[in-house]
Amino acid sequence: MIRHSILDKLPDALQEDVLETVKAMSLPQGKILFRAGEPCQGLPLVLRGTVKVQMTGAAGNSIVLYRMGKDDICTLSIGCLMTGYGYRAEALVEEASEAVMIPRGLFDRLMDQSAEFRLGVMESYGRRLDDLMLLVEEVAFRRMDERLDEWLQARTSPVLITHQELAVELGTAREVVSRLLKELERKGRVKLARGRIELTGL
Amino acid sequence: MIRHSILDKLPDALQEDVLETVKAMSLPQGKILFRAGEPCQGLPLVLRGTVKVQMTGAAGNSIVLYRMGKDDICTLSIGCLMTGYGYRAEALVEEASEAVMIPRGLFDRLMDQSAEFRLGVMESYGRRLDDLMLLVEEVAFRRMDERLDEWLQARTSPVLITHQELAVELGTAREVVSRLLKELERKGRVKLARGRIELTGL
DNA sequence: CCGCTTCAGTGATAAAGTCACACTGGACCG
DNA sequence: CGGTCCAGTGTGACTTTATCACTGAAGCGG
Repeated sequence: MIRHSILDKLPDALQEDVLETVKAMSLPQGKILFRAGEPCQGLPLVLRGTVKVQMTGAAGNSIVLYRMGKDDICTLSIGCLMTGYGYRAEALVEEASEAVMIPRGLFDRLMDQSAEFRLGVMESYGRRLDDLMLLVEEVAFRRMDERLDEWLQARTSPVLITHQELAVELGTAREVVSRLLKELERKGRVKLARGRIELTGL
Repeated sequence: MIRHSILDKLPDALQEDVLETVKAMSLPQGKILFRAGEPCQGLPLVLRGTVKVQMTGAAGNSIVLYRMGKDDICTLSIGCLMTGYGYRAEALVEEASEAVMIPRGLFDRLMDQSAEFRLGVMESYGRRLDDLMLLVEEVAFRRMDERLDEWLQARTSPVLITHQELAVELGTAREVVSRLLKELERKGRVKLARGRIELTGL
């Protein structure tokens, strides 16, 4: 069953067109949707689940750039599609997902014939750009302890994550996360266990 | 005279449409095209000159996100146009420029009626996204001395810039730039003067 | 030439990143 | 069921970067 907010708004003729062309893909957790350097096959639409997009530096350290969820569009792919250059980041399925791949030809047709589709794509682009600008500012200027705090506040206890994974979320080194967390534990703000952070209120 | 690569490709009817609607703006060096928080009036097309887009953190430190030059589109504006939220960054005219502002209605019409225009917009978006992803990686993982080196290598001696401006280019503090430059001078790689860096080979 | 403003240099200290290595909880295996 | 292994974690030592506070120097306008 293919349902995606951007497809729902299409006129019936185009919707049929889409349904004939694309096939839904099941993406198990851990699956890599694309890797850095790979060419782009089409525009993925996420039907359900979440996919994280991350980038790896020369020294092997990674940072999560943003996430895609239900009804999202992998806008990043459009650029690759247009220019023919490979992806610069990689996409990892976080929660088991379903997606469809819109090939180049169909994408052009949709852009041509549906103002709603165009709007959806533009909005998605705007959001990504915004996300990335915010991220640049965070990484360039904000203190790590603040960012860690914020990250923790935004979820519910207990958080099941390793220090290494958390380091990738924040774009820092594992040791830095370990030390900051230990400090928080000394202050009584969290309780640490292997792969698990319990938020013990204030 | 209004000439912009993305307009040149339009069919004659639309070109006339554009010429009737927009007026070229002269942007003197130092002029601020938009500030953070301001709402977006339309899509600026840069006809000539260069405009830098930068962002300022809470503590007052800034970083240059990217530049726009001749035939560029201020893609960032589209997102603001769509969502109605204000700009997150500010745009500063670096070299005296000329630009035209495409209002919302005309933008929609162009997107609707010209595949070339759409292609131009998509390409521009792709490039910005790419720029920003690269920047995130740089800021998050690369060493400042390397980045400074690279930045210097990419231009011709003498470079006329203050340490403060250079710090904004790299997204760091003025003192850091001063120290790194002094170090380079000790190594004989540059010669420093007020507002001026001479690259002495090697 | 004087006084002001902008630019640059630098010490002290704190935060963050890197490197190296020790320890440990738990899974798996014989 | 104890032993082995390994991902995950803790930590010391050191380097790099950021921040704060201040000094001095260059250039400009009068």
